[in-house]
Amino acid sequence: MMQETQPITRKSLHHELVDRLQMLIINGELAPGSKVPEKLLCDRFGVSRTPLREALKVLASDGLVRLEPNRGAWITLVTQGEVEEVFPVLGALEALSGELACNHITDAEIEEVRALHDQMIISYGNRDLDAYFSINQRIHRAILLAARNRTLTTSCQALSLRMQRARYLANMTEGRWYAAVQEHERILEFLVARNGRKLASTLIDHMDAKRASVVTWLQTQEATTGHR
Amino acid sequence: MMQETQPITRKSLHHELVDRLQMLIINGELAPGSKVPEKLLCDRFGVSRTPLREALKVLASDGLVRLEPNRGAWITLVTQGEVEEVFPVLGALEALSGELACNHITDAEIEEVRALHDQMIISYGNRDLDAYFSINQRIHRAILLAARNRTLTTSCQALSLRMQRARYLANMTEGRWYAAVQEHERILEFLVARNGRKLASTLIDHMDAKRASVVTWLQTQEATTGHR
DNA sequence: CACCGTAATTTTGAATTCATAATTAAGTCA
DNA sequence: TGACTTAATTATGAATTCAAAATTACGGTG
Repeated sequence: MMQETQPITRKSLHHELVDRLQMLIINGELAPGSKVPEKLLCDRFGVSRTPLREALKVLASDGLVRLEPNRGAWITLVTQGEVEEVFPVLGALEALSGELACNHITDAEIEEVRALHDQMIISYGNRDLDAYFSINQRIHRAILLAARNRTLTTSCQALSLRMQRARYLANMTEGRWYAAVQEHERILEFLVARNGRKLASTLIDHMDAKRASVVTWLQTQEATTGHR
Repeated sequence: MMQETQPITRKSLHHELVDRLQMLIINGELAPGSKVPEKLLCDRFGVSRTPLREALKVLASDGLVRLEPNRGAWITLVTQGEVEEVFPVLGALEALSGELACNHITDAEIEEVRALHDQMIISYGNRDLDAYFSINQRIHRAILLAARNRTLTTSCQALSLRMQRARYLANMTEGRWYAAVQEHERILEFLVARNGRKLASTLIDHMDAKRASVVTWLQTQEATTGHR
């Protein structure tokens, strides 16, 4: 019998590069404020400058990179001003995703979210921050997908990326972490009840608390590093 | 005395092209569903394919263009599915812009909006659809700017562009037009009162009515053109 | 004439090249 | 030594080139 065929449409080079560069930016390998080492990346990925530069243009329009005319591309900084801007927008979008999810989510999907939630609680119990973050994101993503709105998914993820950059941004004090877990209990509760209105408002509060936490941390950083 | 200097940072070629192409797409010169005539555009703008293709990548990430591997770029169609997706997102973002605008808008800015509103009413009286549309957009934009959130502005405008494409999309029946004007009366009223909550909910309703109107029109079109 | 397969042409994606701007290095002079 | 020029080097932006894929044109066959 015939073997499973390869996916028919191989991603174009520039598209692949957008994904790879996003990852490098998020995990901090390309540090905020640093210059994008064009030549180095070309060598690393074995491509010419053309597709790499195409990718950089796209990343710039997503706000992950800043293009300075004749001076190259720079990884954008996560500033307090940006955080204050992005989180409210993200909150509005997640709120919508919650409302829509309540309309469309299947019982099976709810069970998936519940399973993730339980796992996350375990990670919290173990104080395993990496696992907690990872599962946390999967929960938000599951709700987003249940909203059945690809445009919403795309918009949310673009903004999330900007905030994810530098995971260390989260100022996970013991108190904030506990509160976040409590918020997630409510999120699950309203999702199960398919109470869109309350889920939406909980998600907004959740985002706002996260914003406050990140801002606090940024201010601490600023003070520590001497307002660099 | 020295003359007024030129702006120091001339926009890069690709950035300029993004703007130009957006305009061509919105005003329908590049028709939905049609292939992007790469060579033609290069000649027209007097640039090589490199910056043009960079611009196309950016437009693709904004959803105005679809890149088919080895088959070139195509202007995306405005489908019913897309309309049903984009308007709710736009609604959520405009609602947020309304809320934030109520917190930040100055009296002078409110007067500007009121002036625009009055002009728009006159255009409505004259049944001047072009003027009406143009002023309408300026009102929404003024509120957006008053929100003092550049990220929100950018996100909103990107999605707006996708819906503006083909202005004929608006199914401006006499009844819908009247209703839209009524909605705008409320928008102005709540903005003046700086009642963020009510302004937000009015803006959502406004968007939803527009969505319904556009969908109706698309369905009519579909029936007329034989489900093409 | 319709259908299929093959060759010529065009288009696309990506590497390379090239002119120009920016940066670094070297040299000059107080 | 240190500020200031100027030359060498490097990096950037954009045009050009080139290989591969897709499309079109052509010709044979039933």
